[in-house]
Amino acid sequence: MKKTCAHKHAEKKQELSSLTGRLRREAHKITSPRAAILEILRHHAHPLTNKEIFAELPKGECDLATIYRAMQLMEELGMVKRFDFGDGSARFKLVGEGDESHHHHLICTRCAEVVEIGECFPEEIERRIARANGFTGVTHRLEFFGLCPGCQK
Amino acid sequence: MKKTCAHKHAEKKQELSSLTGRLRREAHKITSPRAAILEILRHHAHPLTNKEIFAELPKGECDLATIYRAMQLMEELGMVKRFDFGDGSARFKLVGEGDESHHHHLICTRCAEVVEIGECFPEEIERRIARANGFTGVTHRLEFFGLCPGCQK
DNA sequence: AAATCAGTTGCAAACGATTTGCAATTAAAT
DNA sequence: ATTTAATTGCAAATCGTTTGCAACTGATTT
Ligand SMILES: [Mn+2]
Ligand SMILES: [Mn+2]
Ligand SMILES: [Zn+2]
Ligand SMILES: [Zn+2]
Repeated sequence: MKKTCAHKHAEKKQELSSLTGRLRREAHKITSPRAAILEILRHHAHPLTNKEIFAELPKGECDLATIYRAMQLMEELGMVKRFDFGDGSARFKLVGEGDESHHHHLICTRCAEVVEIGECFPEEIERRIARANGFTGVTHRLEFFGLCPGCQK
Repeated sequence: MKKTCAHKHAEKKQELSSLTGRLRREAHKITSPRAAILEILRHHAHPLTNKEIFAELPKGECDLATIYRAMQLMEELGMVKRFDFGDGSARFKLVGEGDESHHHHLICTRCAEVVEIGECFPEEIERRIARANGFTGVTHRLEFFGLCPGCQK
């Protein structure tokens, strides 16, 4: 595992108030565990596993199950995006209010370093595939895997 | 779930002898469970879960754990390809001897119908991403999701 | 501020996919 | 037929994730 974050992100941390506001708006409570989780997510640029979030939390601050429930809720509210890197555990990242930013990742198969990939293949390809097969609402999941510079030995 | 197979594949079932040969070649035994598993894979065009394979097997023919072990072994030998559709269980499909056939799938999020997608985005994109980040041996995972014609109601 | 009530939490048990330890079994070579 | 390493069935163990439930707490109403 790398110590440094090779992730270059626009450093626009969302206002905590904007986040809590979204919860409140939907008749949900701003509890201590949720506030703590949001604080952690706000400070991390790339997707975290629930276990990672748990590890960053002060010891007795919040139960693991609560984190699972929080991420589930916030995913439904569109506050976080779920990632599946195929390693068995889901990862989550905060999503800005209007911030759609469709993007993908390049993941090192040895150290799990994650690099943000802004680029995507031409939309035309997806449209053609959808039409050719009569599917609607077609989306895609795309991740790249390889050996990062540090792991090539 | 659909009854009919919407999958159009080249119907070139591999010779059983070619498959068993590959096992033997690596100092592995052709056991009754393995033969039965291969028979099933040979007759299915798209990826099956271990549980699905198990279900098609005559009752006491083979243990589930044995199927897991067989798929693991055959994946290492390059005889099957593993798919991750993101629904929690791995799927496997036979791979021909020389048959590399890189391709993707379009999966219905309601009925799980799977359509083979031969096309892929321009290799140039992947090369550029690899180079730009200093990664080597870069591959990708790409699946499409949407509503199939039958599920659009 | 005290009462109220729906939404939350901690904890432990439940889950589903996958893996593993181990003694009994079996394919393949001698 | 004998020998031996590979393989299997079965049960228990893992691991990420979910859930039931009684105790708790944030937000709202008196
Ligand atoms: Mn990222
Ligand atoms: Mn297929
Ligand atoms: Zn994309
Ligand atoms: Zn591709």
